[in-house]
Order: sequence, then structure tokens, then C-alpha cells
Amino acid sequence: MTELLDPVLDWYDANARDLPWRSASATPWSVMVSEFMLQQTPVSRVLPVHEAWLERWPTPADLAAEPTGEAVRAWGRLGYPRRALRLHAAAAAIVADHGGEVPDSYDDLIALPGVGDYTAAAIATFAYGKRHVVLDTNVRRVFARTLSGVEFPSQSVNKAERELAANVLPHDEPTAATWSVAVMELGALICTAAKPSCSRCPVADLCAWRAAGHPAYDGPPRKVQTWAGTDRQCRGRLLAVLRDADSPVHRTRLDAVWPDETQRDRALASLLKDALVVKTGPETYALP
DNA sequence: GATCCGTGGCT
DNA sequence: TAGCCAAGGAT
Repeated sequence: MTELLDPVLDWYDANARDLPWRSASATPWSVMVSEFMLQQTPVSRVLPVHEAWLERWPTPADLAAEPTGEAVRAWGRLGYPRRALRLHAAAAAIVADHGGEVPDSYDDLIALPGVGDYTAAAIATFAYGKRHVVLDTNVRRVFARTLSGVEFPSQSVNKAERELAANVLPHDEPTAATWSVAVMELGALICTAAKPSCSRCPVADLCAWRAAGHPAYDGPPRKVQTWAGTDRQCRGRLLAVLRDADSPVHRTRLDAVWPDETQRDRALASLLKDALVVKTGPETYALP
């Protein structure tokens, strides 16, 4: 238990965003789709794609019945398109192994493709009201600041951090679920990475980092992901051509979007290996 | 455990 | 402007 509980819950009650996957009528599938899309992608960009996705595929079985390429196409420009393949594969597994219903246990969830510790805990918690430690980047940052007195958490979750989160998780199931989403929301809206709004924070007077005078981060340098000229950028260019085409495209159309032949060939090979692209003829390619 | 995997808004 | 960052997972 923690003295943060009541102020955080009160703040969430008054300030929570009205997101579709949080509505009382949201299905577990809607929650699951949102969690896949929200992996490393901001809410604002997820909203329209999530809505269209649920309208087209209201159940896991609806998605599983389609070619994987349709999932990749509908994923649009959310980024990390392998998530679309994994969501499709997870839907197929749900049909095959769980009667078409999103499972409610952490163990069943984490066995699904594309579901790791965070997503399994999130679906069990937000779709089914179970009690799990939910550790995402927002929660980790809020706890690092309020409880540990440092600006940013370590690069990976360690045992002590998990125990700390477990120690402040309310014992009551529904309260634990609300607590988890409330801490996440606080991290997303107030206790942000670059410019926290301490003046609007409901637990500012309880925050260890603030009490210490907002000491600057002094841990190992946080990795900066490069972008320009990377294979990822090249893959994105190539896949965008196929996503925007309604029939197989000739190799020359792929050549046109990336000048470096060696890198282009390598990127295309990796897309084929990932099953994000299929070769449909001697010199033509398409979504699977 | 380090690295790879997209995309776009923000400051 | 050029980083910085966003509800991670797989290998």
C-alpha cells in the first residue's frame, strides 16, 4: 500500500482521457488490439486505426480469416509492421486454442505471439480486472521519480523495481486495475519524460525526485535510435510501396525508392524473411 | 543483455 | 534544427 493511492485515484477519476478501449462496452479484443498498437506508438496515432480495425474485424476470428497481408495493409503507418503479423498470429492462436475468446490468464496471454510481460499483464488487468504488476515506460518513470527519487528508470526492469511496484499494488483486484491505469495516465499526461508538469501533479508533495530538487539523470547514456539511412528506413520505404499498391509491383518500383542497391537488397531480403513481403513472380512482390 | 524493428509529433 | 520520445517484443 502507498500514500500515493488516493491522490492518484482521485486525479484519474477527474482527468482520465475517454479512450475507446477504456469504455465500459470495450471488448477484451478491443483492449488487446489497442495494446498491440500502443507498443511504442502514441495514442493519437492509434485512435483512428484502432477504430477502423475493430469495425472491420470485431472478433479475433474475423481477423484470423483474412490473409496476413490485409492486417499489414490495415496497420497503415503505425510503424513496426511486424506487430500486425503478430496480432494476426495471436488471433489465429486464440481461434485455435481458446475458442475464439481472448484468454484472461497471464500465462495464456503471454504464450501468444507478440505478447510479452507488459502486454499480458495489461490485457489481464484492463480487459478482465485481474491483479498484476503492470510495468510500462510510464509506470516505470512515475515510480522512478516518486518512489526512487531519480529522473529515469534503469534501461531494463530489475528485480528490485518489480518488487517495489508489487509492494504498492493495491490488494483488491478492481482497485489494483484502476491504480495501474491511473499511474500510466499520470505518466502519460503529467509526469512526462521531457517536461513534467509538477505544478499539476496530484502527488508532487510526495515525490522523492521533487523533494531532492529534481536531480539530473546521471545513469548510463540512454540510447538514441538513429533513423536516417538505416535499414529500418529502407524497409519502411519498400513496404509503403507495396502497402499502397493493390496488385503486385515490379522490382523497378522498389528500386526507385532507395538508391543504395546493397542496402535495398538486404532490406527486401529481411522483409521476405519476416513474411511481411512475398515474391509473386520472377520480378514482382506483394503483401502476403 | 544488446540490438533490431517504423513513424511522426514535439521542442 | 536535430535529437528526443512514444502503453514493447523477439532474438
